[in-house]
Amino acid sequence: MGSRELERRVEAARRFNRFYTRQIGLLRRGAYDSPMSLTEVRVLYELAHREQPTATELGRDLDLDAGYLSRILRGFEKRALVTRTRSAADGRRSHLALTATGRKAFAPLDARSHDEVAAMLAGLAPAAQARVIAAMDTIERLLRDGPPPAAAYLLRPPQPGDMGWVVHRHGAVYAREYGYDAQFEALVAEIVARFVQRFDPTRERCWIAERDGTVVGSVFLVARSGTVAQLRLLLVELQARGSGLGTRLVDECVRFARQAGYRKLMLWTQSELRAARRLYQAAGFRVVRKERNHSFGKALVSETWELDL
Amino acid sequence: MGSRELERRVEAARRFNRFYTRQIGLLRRGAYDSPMSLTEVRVLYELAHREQPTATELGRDLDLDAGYLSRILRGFEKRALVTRTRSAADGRRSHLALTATGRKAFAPLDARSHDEVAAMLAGLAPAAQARVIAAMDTIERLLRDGPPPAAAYLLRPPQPGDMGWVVHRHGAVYAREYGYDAQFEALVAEIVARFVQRFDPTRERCWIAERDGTVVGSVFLVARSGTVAQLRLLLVELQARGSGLGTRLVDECVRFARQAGYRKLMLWTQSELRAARRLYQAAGFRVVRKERNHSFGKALVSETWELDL
DNA sequence: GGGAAGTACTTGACAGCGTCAACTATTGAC
DNA sequence: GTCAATAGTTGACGCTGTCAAGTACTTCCC
Repeated sequence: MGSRELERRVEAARRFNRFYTRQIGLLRRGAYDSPMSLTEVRVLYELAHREQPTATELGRDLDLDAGYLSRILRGFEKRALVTRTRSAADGRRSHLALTATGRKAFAPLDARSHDEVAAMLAGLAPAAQARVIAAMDTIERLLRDGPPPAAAYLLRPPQPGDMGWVVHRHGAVYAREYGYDAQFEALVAEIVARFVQRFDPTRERCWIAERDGTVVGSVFLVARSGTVAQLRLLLVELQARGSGLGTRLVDECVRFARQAGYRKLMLWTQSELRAARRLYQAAGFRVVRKERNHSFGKALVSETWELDL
Repeated sequence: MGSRELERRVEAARRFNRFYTRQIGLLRRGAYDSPMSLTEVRVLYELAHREQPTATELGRDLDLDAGYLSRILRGFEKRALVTRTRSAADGRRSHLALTATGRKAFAPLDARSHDEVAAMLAGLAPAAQARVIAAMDTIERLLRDGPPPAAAYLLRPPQPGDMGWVVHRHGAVYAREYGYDAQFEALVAEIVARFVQRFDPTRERCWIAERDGTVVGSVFLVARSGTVAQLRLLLVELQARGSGLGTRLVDECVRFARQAGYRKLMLWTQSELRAARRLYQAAGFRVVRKERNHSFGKALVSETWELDL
């Protein structure tokens, strides 16, 4: 498949995303008028569809700030929509449940959302409805299962030319996606140069990911002290994203760091690098420090993450 | 097609909506970190894809408050992202255009959105990608064209039993979708009773919409004074929504009111009745008064709309 | 069993998103 | 020329959502 063909598909999918979000009115003002905000409605929805969830569970699944959620729940409690019962097993937790009033408040919101979708479908002939539903099912099934083969990547030590690739691709990808200026590429070059010059083969390492002979990712592990290692220069190329390569690169680093006897693994990143942050979080890293600064031609919030080994 | 089957489809579509909005991360926090808010990004997107739009155009298409948009644009101007040039044809309007800086600020945002979609697709085998895109195309095409036959509704005068239907369905639909209590149904009954008792056949009218022998909608026109008429009890059943029936009922009212010699047509509604409000707006009505009140077991904002005939 | 570290949740402070209503400048209809 | 309508602006303000620090409880580890 040519990259022209992929490009055409990406554009088609983006067009669909715009069309569909407009169609279902997600961004429409006052889509849920009433005294409820969209977030409150989402919380109410989850409460109506779960058995005794805790606040933390809701916050995780809806991606809400714990403090914000706490206030929303207090509001619900004040309006007698939910009750909280302290968990017998763990006194810090509370189990939430909709009251009869809560279910009654949710019902019309749910009905309206239901009826909007029903009206959208009812406008179609039955045969067309069936086709739409089948198409939705196709999309959901294919995207949910994701990449079935989990593609065969080769992780290998660097070869001549690879260090240049790392500098080149960091420069290009970050300029394209985040607008970083040339200073960033220069910093990467400096890191790479120092890595090569002071390389300690027993305690440091670089992995290059390759697929079908093409380099598609990298990660470095460097020593900061006798007990602390640093993960650096994690990069996954566009065409390899979403396939678990990032997770594999981070895991490889963590495993090696443990084996090499480090007590702690740390890394620096920027708050805007969402995909990377998700990988670190999934691997068990925690943010220990944040700092506003201006680098690479942008105002950034840089973060230090740590993982105890 | 049984209504059981439609119900199954509605549930399938709602499940897809939840899955897909989560998939494309619309509600994810900081989906667009950077100094831009989601709304600002949407405005920037429109600016990048249009020729010299005016602020009002953008506001209409993105459904934004004019004041809010004005401030966003001023912010963009201050950051030298856009230029405004007063329209030669109409001194009130300004034409907006991205500057080179503006295009440069938009590029990374666009690149990231592009790359996210690309990563989503790249995780699939080429054949699966093609199926997803084809399915998206199916959905978009069928929903965009909407109801091709524009279904044949019969509008007719009321027959025995219809007044009861109007009361019954108003009570049921508003209880279900908005949680109104029995007071609302009682009010409808009162309106209907008075309409029948004082009916003036030359200046008042009631239309009942029917499809395949089933009643699916209603609207009333009643005299308020010698020159002012009132539109009342507009209702469109779930299975007939999105097919233009609402528009047709309103149009019928307006046409009759003109013919009967009224100078003005007014109506009452609640701010939360979005679908109805859109119909009124499209027919040329304007809001002339709003008022907070507590009715039908809820805190409401009732509105008076008027149309000069 | 006792201290340290971690987790569940709360609270105060605050930025900024988005709304509302009142305002100016201009246009267009009569 | 008058009057209503439209494009856009501005001030005021509530509410959403974020951040950081706090409390109460649990778990880990020696």
